[in-house]
Amino acid sequence: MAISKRKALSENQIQLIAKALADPRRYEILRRLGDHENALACGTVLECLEISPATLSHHMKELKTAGLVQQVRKGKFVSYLPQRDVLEAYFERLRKDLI
Amino acid sequence: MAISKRKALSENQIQLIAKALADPRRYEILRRLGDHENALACGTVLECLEISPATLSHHMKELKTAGLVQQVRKGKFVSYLPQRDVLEAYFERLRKDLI
DNA sequence: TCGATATTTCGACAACTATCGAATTGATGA
DNA sequence: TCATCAATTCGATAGTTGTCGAAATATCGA
Repeated sequence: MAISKRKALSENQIQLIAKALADPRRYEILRRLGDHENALACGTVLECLEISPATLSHHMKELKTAGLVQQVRKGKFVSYLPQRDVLEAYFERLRKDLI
Repeated sequence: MAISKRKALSENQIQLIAKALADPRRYEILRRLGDHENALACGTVLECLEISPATLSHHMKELKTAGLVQQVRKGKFVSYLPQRDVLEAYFERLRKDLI
């Protein structure tokens, strides 16, 4: 089949994604992740945004819970990988619901 | 030209839309508006959702501020018209930023 | 103009959330 | 094992927001 098959998002995940996108800081983080094909290191994000490590950790947790990023650990360091297919599924759902 | 021309959304409006979509009640309202080609009456929405008139008014104001609906007054009654082009512009922007 | 109905605004309150410093956990290299 | 650095969790706080009842505003028909 030509059409990509994505797993449908639950009502709950739709809400989690919407909330995740609604915070400017998280949006900015996602935007930066989107720029990079590879995973982006936690420390790198921290350099760009002027927030404390605790706050970043909080936001990344929200993004993980929403399924928008995946976490990769390499020794001491943590990186994040954007989950583009989840975003695509979200867009698709929004279009179906609202347009 | 075949391609629709949409006015670009400001940073601020992007945030307003994201916030507007993040509330389950507002999402539900938008979903119902999306179902109807014509404008949907305030009272009709009120019958569907179990919220007070004051709360509905609050949410509709948020949706208006975000540019997602337009308000039409017919005498005593108020109806709302979904602004599908704004939603489209929003999707387009998200895709450009995040994918 | 007046009374009735629809919607909005106001004021208050509870729930939620972004933020940070401090304490904690995880992982490495010496 | 221990010192060190990265990241997370905890606890507290300030700001935001969803909610409603009551008061105010808007519009119509009599």
